Amino acid sequence: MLELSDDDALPDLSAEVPADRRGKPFVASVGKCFQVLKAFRRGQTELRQRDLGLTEICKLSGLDKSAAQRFSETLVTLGYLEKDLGTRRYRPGIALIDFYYTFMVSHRLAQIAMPILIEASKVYDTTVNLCELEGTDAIYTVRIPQAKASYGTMLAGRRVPAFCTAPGTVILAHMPEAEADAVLAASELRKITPHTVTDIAVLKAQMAEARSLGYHVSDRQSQMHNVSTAAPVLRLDGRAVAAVHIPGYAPQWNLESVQEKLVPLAVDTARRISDSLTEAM
Amino acid sequence: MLELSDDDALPDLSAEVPADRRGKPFVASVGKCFQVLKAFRRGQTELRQRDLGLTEICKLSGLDKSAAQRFSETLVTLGYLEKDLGTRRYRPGIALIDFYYTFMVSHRLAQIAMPILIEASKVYDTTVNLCELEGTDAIYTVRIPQAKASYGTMLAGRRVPAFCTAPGTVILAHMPEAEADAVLAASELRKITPHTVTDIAVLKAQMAEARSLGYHVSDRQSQMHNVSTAAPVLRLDGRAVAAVHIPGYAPQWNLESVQEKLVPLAVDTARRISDSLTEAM
DNA sequence: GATGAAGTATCGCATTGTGATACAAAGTTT
DNA sequence: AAACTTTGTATCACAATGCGATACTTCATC
Repeated sequence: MLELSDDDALPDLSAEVPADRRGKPFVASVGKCFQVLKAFRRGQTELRQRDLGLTEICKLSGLDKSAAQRFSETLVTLGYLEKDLGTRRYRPGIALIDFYYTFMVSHRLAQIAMPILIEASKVYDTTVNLCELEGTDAIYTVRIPQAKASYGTMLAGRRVPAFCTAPGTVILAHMPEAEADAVLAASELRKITPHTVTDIAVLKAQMAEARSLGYHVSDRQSQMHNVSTAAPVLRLDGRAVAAVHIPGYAPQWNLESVQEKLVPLAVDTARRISDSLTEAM
Repeated sequence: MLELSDDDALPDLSAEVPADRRGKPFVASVGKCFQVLKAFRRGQTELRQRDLGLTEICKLSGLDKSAAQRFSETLVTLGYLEKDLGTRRYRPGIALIDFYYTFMVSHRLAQIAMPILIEASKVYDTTVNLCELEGTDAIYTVRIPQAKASYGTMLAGRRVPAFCTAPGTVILAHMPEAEADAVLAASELRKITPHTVTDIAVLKAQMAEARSLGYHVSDRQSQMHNVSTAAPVLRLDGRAVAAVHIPGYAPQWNLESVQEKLVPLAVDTARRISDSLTEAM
């Protein structure tokens, strides 16, 4: 089993003082219960395990054993975790899906975008995604999957760093510059592939280019063997609220064919969503 | 604005004593925070509103004003609710999507089923769904959408009553009879359309038929103008872990064409998933 | 600008969550 | 199979934390 070193074991629940939220009422127990739920996401990426034992939850959540037990059992009772009585391990519960539904039902952008994205996915039989910015991440909110794609590529809710992905770049580019700078400043600019650009000046130049072109192509920035493109979904005031993202996987796609075919498709799809969005107002 | 009458205003957080969970540690504050999140789902179905004011949250969650405020603000700080500073109303936050991802990434059944469902959806260009049972509901966990379908039809996480839907019937049919009876007993057997069967004897006869046929066709039980079919995904021991569900909307589909085309597709798709599932063990 | 409803802030009280400790049950090593 | 380590469960006295009545502020509506 993969061992978790002690230093990165403690999640950085430090700092994290959202500043404008000071003085607002806050129930600490609620925060802790979400630390437990988040532990499972960390467990998946760091330990590659779907289920966690109590002590693993301790390490990944930063809670002590008593607290981890209390909150884990509470979440089991509520249905948001399931417990294997044989192994005594916990795993995410199906009731977690409810919150996805709750969010998506009320999400007008997704509602408008969905049929347009489905149509777009049929043009070249590709995956087509809608991405939105949260903090320093781009989150996939709508994904139209393709049979050949990998499972992870099909799931909504995936987060990727904004600074080194096509959708992130294009959203940041169509944003007040000060805000974009703040996001970059808050980002952990680490090399994810050998090709990842981490130089702020270069990143800002890319953003300027994306702003003038109206799209961006990312060449192996966050995944090897992946050239992908994105175009911004714009409000009337020109601000990006999301991005249409189309990945082109090798060997089927390369830089040239993405430029020639996927870029126009992404741009057109994003524009159609932008239009429907402003009409619906 | 729709008025909420006082009697159904109070959610039935009564009863709800999961029996086998007595004595387990339970943090009440955590339960309350989820009451707030659930309020938004109720708000969507009962008030048809995406965002809620504080007093609406009170009524829908059963909490008093102070508690509602405390938990709502806590959830805003954590990113699971967003607050419109203009209207002072709350709405579901994008961070809620994280939990969908957390659940789905670790969900082997969905991983196996996804490519098979995508293929199936192409045969007749129909929506194809994977459904799982939770309590008395069938929850859609994977949905392969079609452009013509309505938005609500495309979202994972939707719940429908098990007793009056094809996927529910077919899952209950392939289950130890005592458990199925318990689910029926716990179900609120109300007429959703004029055609909904609410007689337990008839429901049990339908289940017996579904068990012998290996599929079920639901004729306008939960929606008018909708004939849909479902087939069970089975474990080696014969127990259903899910159902493949294919809706056939009028006027394109009717009882005959569903029987002739969609039933074999659903049965075959479910069998392929069952096979992959047992192989993967 | 008066009225009422909805949202925000305050604060003393005791309920509720806390976490150290002890106990039990699995899993490992000798 | 005994001794040991590790992980999970139960207990409980204390006080910190969440509670909710109250009062205040802001926003709609007439």
